[in-house]
Amino acid sequence: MEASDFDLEQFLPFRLNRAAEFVALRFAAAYKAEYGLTRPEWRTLAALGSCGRMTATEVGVHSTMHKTKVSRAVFALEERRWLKRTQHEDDRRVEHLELTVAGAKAYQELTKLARDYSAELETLLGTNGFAALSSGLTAVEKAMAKAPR
Amino acid sequence: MEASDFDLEQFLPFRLNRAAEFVALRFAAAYKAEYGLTRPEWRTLAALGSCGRMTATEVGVHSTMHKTKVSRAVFALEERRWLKRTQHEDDRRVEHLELTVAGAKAYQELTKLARDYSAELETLLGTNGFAALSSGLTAVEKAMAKAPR
DNA sequence: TCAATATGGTTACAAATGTAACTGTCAATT
DNA sequence: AATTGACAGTTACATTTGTAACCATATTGA
Repeated sequence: MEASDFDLEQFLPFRLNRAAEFVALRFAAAYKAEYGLTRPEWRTLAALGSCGRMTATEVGVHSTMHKTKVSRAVFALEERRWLKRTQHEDDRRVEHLELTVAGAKAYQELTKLARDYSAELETLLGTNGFAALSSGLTAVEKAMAKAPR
Repeated sequence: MEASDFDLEQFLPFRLNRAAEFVALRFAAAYKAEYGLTRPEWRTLAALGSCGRMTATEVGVHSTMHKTKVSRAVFALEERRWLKRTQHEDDRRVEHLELTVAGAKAYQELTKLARDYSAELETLLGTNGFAALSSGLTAVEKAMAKAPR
């Protein structure tokens, strides 16, 4: 038997992780340097900006962030007056989260950057590469939806 | 002007990151639970197992890990007697890293798991999805190679 | 109606991580 | 050679993160 026909370079988890880090890097630099946001904060802002009013749990599920991360991000965004909480009418454990006007404005600016970066990525990867990646990710997302967790 | 035509669900960095985490999860559970390895440790083991003798810096470049992560992982693997260091002949700053027999054996076992998981992923994503993802990742890797960092 | 149990969210503490400063070595320049 | 700057790797410290315990509220069902 041969030593091993395993090649790390071909191993999907490895490749995915490396690619994700690379792709996240440049954009992260923008929201960190320009807006002083951490990644969980940006993700929370984006979730709320894109989906509207949500609970903390929903944000966590949506972005696959641990609930403590969400909790801290929410706190930080609230301090900055970019987010406000309102109590659920029927269930006092739950809080609805919503962007303030200032938060929505920040979100608009960030999305502008995000769109620019998307375009940049598309040229960087080539139209075909971009499309392939996108459809591959769709497959993963489908798998996620039905996976046993 | 409309509120925003930005959709987080379409944003590549977001999708990539979420997918990477999902895909890494199940396999991580295996090497954590079964072997008590951290992710940097597994990655270092895999790099050495797959590439043979390397320096710590090379491991870091290869797997895009911070050098302190590598340093700690190397220390941990060495303690476990899965890895040994040897001094470079000409340059005493550099250390060559190599798996011990026990380390190589562990690597073999882990790669067995990895291959099984790869196969599982392929069925989970479907042949087409798997291929698309793979070619998309290749595009990212090409971009990484020439990117300004 | 009153346990027992589950859930949303926070917090205390421990573990993992990155930044920056450090040690030791090498290479280039004087 | 002595000086300067660069580089491999480690370590101290501060920040970030996850785990587990927690509080408050809600739901179940005996």
